[in-house]
Amino acid sequence: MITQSIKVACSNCNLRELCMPLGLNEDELKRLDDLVAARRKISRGDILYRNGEKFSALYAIRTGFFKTTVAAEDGRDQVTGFQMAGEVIGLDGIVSDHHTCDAVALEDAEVCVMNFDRLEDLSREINALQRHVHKIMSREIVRENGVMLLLGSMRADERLAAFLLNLVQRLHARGFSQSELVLRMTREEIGSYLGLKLETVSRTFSKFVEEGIVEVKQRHVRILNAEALQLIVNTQNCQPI
Amino acid sequence: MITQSIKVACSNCNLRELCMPLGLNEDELKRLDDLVAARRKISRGDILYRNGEKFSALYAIRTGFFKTTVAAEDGRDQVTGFQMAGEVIGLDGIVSDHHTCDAVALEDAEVCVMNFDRLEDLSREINALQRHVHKIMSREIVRENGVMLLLGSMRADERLAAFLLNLVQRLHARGFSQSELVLRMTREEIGSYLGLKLETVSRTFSKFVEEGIVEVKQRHVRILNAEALQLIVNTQNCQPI
DNA sequence: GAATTTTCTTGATATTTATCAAATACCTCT
DNA sequence: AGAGGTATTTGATAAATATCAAGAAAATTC
Repeated sequence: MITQSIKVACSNCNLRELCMPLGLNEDELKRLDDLVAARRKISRGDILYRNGEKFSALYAIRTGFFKTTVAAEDGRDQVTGFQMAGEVIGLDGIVSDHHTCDAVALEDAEVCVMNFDRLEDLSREINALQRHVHKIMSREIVRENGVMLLLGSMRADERLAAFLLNLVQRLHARGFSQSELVLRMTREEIGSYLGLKLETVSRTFSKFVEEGIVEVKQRHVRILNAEALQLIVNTQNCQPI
Repeated sequence: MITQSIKVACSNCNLRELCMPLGLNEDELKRLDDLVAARRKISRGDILYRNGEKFSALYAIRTGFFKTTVAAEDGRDQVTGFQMAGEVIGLDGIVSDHHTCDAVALEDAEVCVMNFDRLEDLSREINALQRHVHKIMSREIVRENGVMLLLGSMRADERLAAFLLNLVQRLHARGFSQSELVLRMTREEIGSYLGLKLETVSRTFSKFVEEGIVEVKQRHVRILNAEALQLIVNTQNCQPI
């Protein structure tokens, strides 16, 4: 396991407002810096943690892009999420002390390692941190509820539209373009996340292009008509009057 | 809101081992009893909390059976889970201080109301409780990962088989039969949870009956061959050699 | 207990998505 | 730059599930 001593402390990390609570005093910030004792670099394609591995820490993504996957006993696997800078992964490991999914870097990445025992200690002492940890876990539950809605009741084009809107929205919150994005994952990985085959993902992209809703050059996507995407998500199921 | 003063304290509730941490001392148990200050009875069909409502408490189910549903903007809704005695619901509300799904009683039910602010206070003081809250949330995340796998990669018969096995397993953990169960939900609700239409659920039940795997009389289900169900879940995707 | 409503089953058909296959485009490595 | 491998697109066809429809069974209401 490659770790390295810290260069950028939480207290002056520009992602702090994404992964840490606001309104801490100087002393509390100092103790947060101590919590995040190590960084870890992950190369593209490498695994941050894997199913069955002992759980010891949560990871705040500093740079890079991850996917998490769960595996069925017969080998199938399902992408359960794509995570980007400022997001926290590893929560699946808390309940059984072992991870139940794999976290794979889709591009070279760096994470802050937060030892969970220490995080629990600290969050007993800093109310805002306790509340923050609870919110992060609740947010993940709510996110997954949304994915269940998508998988359980949406058609292919709705799923892809919702997926694209979600990605740009999150990228935009990080200072990137509202309309342009570079996909870090393959069509197959998108398909796995959306419960579709890669051919269906590809065809749906082509359909959107034909309709003038997006421009697609491989993994470069430009959203030409976000309203149209939103409409696809919202009104697919509405009966014409 | 109908609440009533408490009759059975946590400290001598037979569900304690399901919804509360083990190994507490007498003083800690006493404080838990104070946390669960109120009970609330919910009649069949009534809503415990609904989307948009202010979040203030988690609910431990004492008796009865619930479903949780999320709604899309266009009115579709998706069942995100079925919950039974000993399970804790309401976690979705933590992140935004408002609930993001509806919790509906599928049979007359009683819940223990745990004020969340007090739960946070208490879990700063009782390590085992803090750990327990974290595990409950992580367990829900892992459960939802499993549902995503089901919705994203399984076929109708695999989904229904997995659903039945999961239900009896949870019922068995509560002292009920391993092979017999009474469904508290309609075919449509099962279908919503499994991402299928009610007709498909019904046909799949009929298929299982033809194959001698289960007996079905309306909502009464007897599992005749649990191994066959497990095989359906595990090996559907395996290529014949 | 009869009437009404809801739930469930089953059949026929339509739609959506998967599967199989092949060609093309792209990326990485040397 | 070229080779090899991977990713993507597109077409043809198959399979799975949805939709529409009608009747039967069960539950609820009066």
